[in-house]
Amino acid sequence: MDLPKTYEPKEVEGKIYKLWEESGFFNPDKLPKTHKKPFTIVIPPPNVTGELHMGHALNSVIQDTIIRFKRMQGFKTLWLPGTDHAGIATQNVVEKKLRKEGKSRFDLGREKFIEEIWAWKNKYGDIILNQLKKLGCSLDWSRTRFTMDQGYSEAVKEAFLHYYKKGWLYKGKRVVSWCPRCQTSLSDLELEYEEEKGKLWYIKYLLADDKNKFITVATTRPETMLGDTAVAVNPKDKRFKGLIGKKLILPLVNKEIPVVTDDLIDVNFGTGALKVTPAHDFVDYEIGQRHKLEIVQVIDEKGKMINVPEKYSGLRILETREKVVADLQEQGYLEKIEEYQHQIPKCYRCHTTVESIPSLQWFLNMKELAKIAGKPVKDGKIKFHPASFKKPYLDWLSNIKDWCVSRQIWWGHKIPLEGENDVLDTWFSSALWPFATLGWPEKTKDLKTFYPTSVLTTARDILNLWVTRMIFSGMEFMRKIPFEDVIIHATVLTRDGKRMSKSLGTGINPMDLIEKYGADATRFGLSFQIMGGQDIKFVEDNILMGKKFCNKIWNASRFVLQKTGNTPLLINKPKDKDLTSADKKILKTLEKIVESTTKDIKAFNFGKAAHKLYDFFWHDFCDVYIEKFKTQSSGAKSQKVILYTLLTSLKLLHPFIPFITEEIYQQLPVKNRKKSLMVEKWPSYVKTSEGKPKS
RNA sequence: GGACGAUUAGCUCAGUUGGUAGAGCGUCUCGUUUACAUCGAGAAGGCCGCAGGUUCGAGUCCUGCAUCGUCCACCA
Repeated sequence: MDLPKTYEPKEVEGKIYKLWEESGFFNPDKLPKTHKKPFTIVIPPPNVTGELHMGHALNSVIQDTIIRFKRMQGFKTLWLPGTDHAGIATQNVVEKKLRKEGKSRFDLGREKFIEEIWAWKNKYGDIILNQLKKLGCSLDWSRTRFTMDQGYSEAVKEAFLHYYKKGWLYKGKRVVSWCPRCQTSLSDLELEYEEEKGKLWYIKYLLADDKNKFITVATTRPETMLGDTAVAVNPKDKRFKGLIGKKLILPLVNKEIPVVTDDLIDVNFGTGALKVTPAHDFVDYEIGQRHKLEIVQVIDEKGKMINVPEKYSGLRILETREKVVADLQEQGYLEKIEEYQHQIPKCYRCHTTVESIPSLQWFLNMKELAKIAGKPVKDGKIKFHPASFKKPYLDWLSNIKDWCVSRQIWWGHKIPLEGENDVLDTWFSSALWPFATLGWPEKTKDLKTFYPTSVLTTARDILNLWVTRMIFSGMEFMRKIPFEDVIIHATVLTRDGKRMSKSLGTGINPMDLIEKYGADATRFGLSFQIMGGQDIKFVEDNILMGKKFCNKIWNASRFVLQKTGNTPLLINKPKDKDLTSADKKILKTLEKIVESTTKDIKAFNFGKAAHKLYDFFWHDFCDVYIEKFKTQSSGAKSQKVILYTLLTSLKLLHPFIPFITEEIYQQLPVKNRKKSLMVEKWPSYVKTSEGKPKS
């Protein structure tokens, strides 16, 4: 019956996780029959690009806490695991690996390269799932999914064809963001803007019929002037009044282009005149469409010049820029150069400067889908936590563009139409996650039982990338919201408030923390810091605190076990009369902590719950009650009280620190002990009246 | 350029509807009391970012400013 003097997480965690798996309770179908009402969370599938980081750990801890809480409350809980193929991202890491071996994906060829990625996926997919086990996550492994497993591919196909038949998917040549390194189109959301020092070049365009007059345009991309097909000014701008409709001579190319007007032109920027390159800029493209301007593509998919005077043909962008500037200077067209700081779009995966080029791509019309995605949020059927995310969510939808869903990479779902070689944006499949994982498009029992899911927890930065798309997909294909509550959790930052990044070496590996402090300590330390959506500047102090707390729980339990011996005791609340005043007090305080913990977890206030539990256990129970128990115990009655208080505390703590609570539970002398603390009944409390008057 | 959030003890953070500032870690003092030295008892340490305003009273409400962060945006 004696517990070892100190708690050794390493010895306990593996053993306990095995016990849980063998109990079958991770699987809702194997829970006791009393668990009837379904409660579902589908894990945000980690990318198979690599190992889990602190963000994943935080997210998983939140989900496991909720699931364990709900399971103890008697729900038929399903927490479904899985991983995401993560198109461009995974392709890139595998390409990087190949590059180290001196190879490129083109050396291997498409088929071999994809085999290579599958090998990577198998390796890292397994690592990820094992890491989740180390964290103590109570996921139903029998339902593990991958966004490219067979059934899932069927779902993607079905969804694509559904939109296609509806006429919402269309193919068109549009200016898209293009990564010349990844050789693929990117959606707006896949761009990252970086501040860069650049220059603003002022170039003179002479009037065709009067070489003494000219318009000066300002540009940060002089090389694109080779593809100019107009100059645009604001219709209200008096400076250009007599010039509208006239022709200008495009320098270096020597071709006539018109002066047009457009409301988009900012009178105050540069010279008030914009050189219009419809092929290589979104705004210019729009202006071009309005004025039916010619689209001259001068930059190709590899970032080289085409359709330009011979001396520039085939050059790279930056080389061309130098040459063009030099030539303009020499020929007297360059008026001046200014220093200029601006935001440059970069590929979010490889950080190459992204080009805008016209390209034939598949687009999903967002007009109706944006409305569909907005409605349940507006109506309050889907709630964001914190609620402040509702506004930016709806704002973004009101200004949305059609979604470019095709990608020119090799790793992903092929477009399910004859003669199409491209693959789909990775988010096209992620969008189906809450129901495709449950078997859709088949009408499975799981789908019927577990959809809609209950809670989604996710990081802030994929709110638009992912959450929006799951909502409209859920509404479109299932006619029901995919989840009710969206928890947008904190970003885990470094101590200095910077983003954790593997490449910068500022990342902390959650597995190292588990190794050093134990899984429970790591979990509790994280939970302790979850205050609303407030970002977390990670410090190890909290994990250390978690470790000390576990030790405290362990030793308090040792004490209780020593005092209560081997006699099986009731687990019901002691109702004896003549309890000591300390007995009465701890039972009263316990009742309060049961109530507050229940309420705090329900409201997703994990940090608050953790703080209160810590204070209760350490101070009320250990410092005060146990000390009094040593001198004022009333024998058997007090023994019941101390055992009951410990057992109830373990139940309350279990969602946060599952391993140690289970280990102790397994040794407690209680009647009718369940196979696992996981399925012990969550403590109930007598509801107190709200809003007590202040004294 | 817009939106949102942050600014409280050396560090990381709590502070519910306005009523004399709290925790963990760190520091200092004392303590080998029948669970725990990963402990116990106690202490030091804060003009609660700045400037105004409302109020009997403001860390808490209002206005402005500063710094930092995140997201969004077609200023070439």
